[in-house]
Amino acid sequence: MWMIRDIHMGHSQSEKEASHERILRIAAKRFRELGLAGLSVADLMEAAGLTHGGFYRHFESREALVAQAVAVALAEGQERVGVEPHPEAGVTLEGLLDAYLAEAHRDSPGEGCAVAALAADAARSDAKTRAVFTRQLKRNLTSTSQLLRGSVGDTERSRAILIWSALVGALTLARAVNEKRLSTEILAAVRAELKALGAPRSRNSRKP
Amino acid sequence: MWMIRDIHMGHSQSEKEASHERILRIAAKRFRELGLAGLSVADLMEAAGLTHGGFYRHFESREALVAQAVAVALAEGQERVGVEPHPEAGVTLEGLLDAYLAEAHRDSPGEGCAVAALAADAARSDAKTRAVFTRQLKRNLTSTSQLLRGSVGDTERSRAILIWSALVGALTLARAVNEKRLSTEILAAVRAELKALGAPRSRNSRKP
DNA sequence: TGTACATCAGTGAACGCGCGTTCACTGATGTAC
DNA sequence: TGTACATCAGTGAACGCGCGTTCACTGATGTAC
Repeated sequence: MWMIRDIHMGHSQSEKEASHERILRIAAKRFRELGLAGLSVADLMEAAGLTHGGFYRHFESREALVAQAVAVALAEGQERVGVEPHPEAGVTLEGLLDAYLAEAHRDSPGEGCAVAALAADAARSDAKTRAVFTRQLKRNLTSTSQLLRGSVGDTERSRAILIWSALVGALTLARAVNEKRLSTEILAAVRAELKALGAPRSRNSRKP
Repeated sequence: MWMIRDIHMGHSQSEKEASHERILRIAAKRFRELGLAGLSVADLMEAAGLTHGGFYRHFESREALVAQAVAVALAEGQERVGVEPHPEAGVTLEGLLDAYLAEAHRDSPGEGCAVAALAADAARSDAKTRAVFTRQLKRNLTSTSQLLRGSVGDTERSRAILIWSALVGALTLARAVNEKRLSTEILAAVRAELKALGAPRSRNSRKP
């Protein structure tokens, strides 16, 4: 455990790195659940098993944390929901719709899409946070455009924007609404309508 | 100014009523702009030309204000955007789309639709606030269903849910995004897509 | 391998501040006679 | 109409509290020789 560690500096670099990652991941989850104003530095550090004083060994300020945590949340949410059309994963529009507009997704915002969970907060955030948000949305639009035809065209892009607006809106409304029945109806209706929309022009369908 | 005022109580009832309305309307506007956590009691009262101490002559608590102000915001937003199909106003789906997905609407959330502005906050609010929100959304869905065919059917309702999800999502995303070009593109794309969707089955179109 | 020293992740008390809320007070409003 | 009294909208100081941030301190980690 010595001899090979000849890089630089003192103390437990690996432990610090682990703490840093832990803090960021907890923040990314809790911000999606509580909103960007809903999580205090003290609560965050406690959740990470540390005391609040140590926070500033990791981040310059709370604002800096927010920007980084939003980036992590956007990346995590993308993985979870399977937006990226990985060639090996073979994502289809139908798969995206089913995963995104699922009750499980509605009920676990902390692990879900950050574009939906943080859109309203992003609108009121600083330039850096909004920029990270914008980049992710663009990535989603491009991916979904490609899903619609294989190459990016004007019609596909416009359609992709409709789809993402509907996805974000439906998930947000389904979460806001007080009645389980209506909430589920919203998810199901938008799923069905978007599928009907995609069907006549889809080329990714595996059904004959 | 005496003699006819024989109802009851002391002090300036009419002035209190005016203050009460002023406070509520300012809160309804600022909550839409800043989110439900973004406006303090002191700031609100100052904006109303009063001092913070007087707040509790009007509301039991900040929480009570939020519930009432959200209700006012929902009502105001509905008027502004013209959701209700008043027979005399002759609202059409196209009119709704143009008004709702306008840059002017995007740029003035304080006077705009509260369903979009407060959906994320509503999801994290108490039962009363969520109930008011839900009632408004249901009203919007019913109105838009009727707009689609004149009578409420299953297909129309499903389509209305898609439309409202897309409207709320598009407006939220257009506000969150950092680039004017993309923001405007989102509004225009969803407007066009929803119009194309409505066109082949619309009966409210005035064009021959 | 062993010893002396520097580094710095994490601790916990303390800071100034703004928050929601309370309260003794004021003075104009409305009422009783 | 005039006078005495009760009400209560609005004021502004004060409350306890949690916030983001700072700082002197600790002790394990890693380095130098």
